[in-house]
Amino acid sequence: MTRVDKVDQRREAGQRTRAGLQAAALELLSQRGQEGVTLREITDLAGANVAAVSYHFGSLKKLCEAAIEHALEQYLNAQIGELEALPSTATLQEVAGAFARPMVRALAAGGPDLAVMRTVARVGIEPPEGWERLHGKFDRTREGVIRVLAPTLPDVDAEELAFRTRCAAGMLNWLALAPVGTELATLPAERIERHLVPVVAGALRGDATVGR
Amino acid sequence: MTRVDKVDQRREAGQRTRAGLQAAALELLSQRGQEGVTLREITDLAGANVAAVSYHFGSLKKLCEAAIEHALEQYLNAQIGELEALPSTATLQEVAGAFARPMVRALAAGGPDLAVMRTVARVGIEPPEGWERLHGKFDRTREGVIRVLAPTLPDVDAEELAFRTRCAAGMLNWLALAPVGTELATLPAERIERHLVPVVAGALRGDATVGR
DNA sequence: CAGTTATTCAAACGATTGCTTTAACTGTAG
DNA sequence: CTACAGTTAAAGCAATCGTTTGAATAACTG
Repeated sequence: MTRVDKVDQRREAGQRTRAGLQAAALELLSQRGQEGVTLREITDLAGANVAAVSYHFGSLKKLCEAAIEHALEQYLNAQIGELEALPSTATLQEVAGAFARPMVRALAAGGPDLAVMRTVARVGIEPPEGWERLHGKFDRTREGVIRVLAPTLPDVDAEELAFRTRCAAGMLNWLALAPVGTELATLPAERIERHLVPVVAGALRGDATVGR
Repeated sequence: MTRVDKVDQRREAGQRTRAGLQAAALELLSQRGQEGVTLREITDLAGANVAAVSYHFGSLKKLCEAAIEHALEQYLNAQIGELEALPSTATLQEVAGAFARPMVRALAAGGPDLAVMRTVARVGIEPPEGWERLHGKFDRTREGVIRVLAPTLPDVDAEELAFRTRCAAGMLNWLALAPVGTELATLPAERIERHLVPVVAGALRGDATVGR
């Protein structure tokens, strides 16, 4: 052990409380939303002192912003990763699978992963004022989805496809927040996916049957 | 004007502030949810005195409960009305249309009607504790939906159908809360319905295509 | 007229609860 | 000894919240 190691240990301890605060904030944000969390709840859950928030983040608001921003990054990266892994010949069900998979995984995993998805979903129902930047990030990912999706649904025009994509995304977000998702979460990931993919794909394809 | 008329006028005025308080509460509940509303916000919006809440409802909590309960009744009645108006030979798209119509109408109408739907949707993402009774009402309506739906989708088993119904309901609720719904709301009701029905029907039918 | 009833109102109450800051305390390094 | 990175308990201090009170109004009742 050199002397530098001990300094590093202290620095790492600092980063650990910092990360703990952020994780605790995320968990509570996912349950109660931005307006429903209090400083003391977060510090209690993180096992840290109230002053640690000022020290590491400056204020409660900045801590929440950091936590939300980080969650959104995680989600978007997962989503983009799934899309880029698709072959260019992907079928509708494969695209729907890639689209739903981050949520499916989070539901099955629970814990911090699910907290990420719940928080992202909450951002999605926040009125746009003050959230323009984050909502913009959603938009850009949706464009990527539509690009991959369009070839599998040549009969659906672009505007319609955009709308259906938002509906499908809304459906997934709903699962993150509503009790039905909690029930789903008791199943293993593959079974969740087997249930979900046909529904997502069906919503994207639409139903054009006339008569029975 | 008899003497009784004047008494009635006073009584009616009382009922008017009562109704105004409930409407104001509903509007704010639809925006911020149960934990986000304050007594003074409600009374300011209603143009009433703070004490009027105690006088007419007993407490803020009871006022909120009354507003939420009333909203839920309105929603369920609309939903049930649509279902009962369906012919027994209804197609999938007709059932999907009936399922979606209360939300479509509310989106197009805006104002108090939309506040009703938003509030109901918020109840739907509330954790079940303390809301068992209201969540139970949802369940009973869903059973009615499934009964009507089942004949149009003979290939989908009951459990799967229940799941898809919840997904479809979640999608509609998402539209009530998210910005995408606000965009939709600029269109007239028929156009909203034309966009929405194929998506709802598609989600219910599911997609079973293999390959492209 | 005196008394009752239904409603509204301004004001104050009492209390919680919140975020942030401060100043003191660790242990390590130069 | 000084500087630093991190942590802490305590206090500051203000905002806000739900509820109650007691008076005021105005119409009816006996």
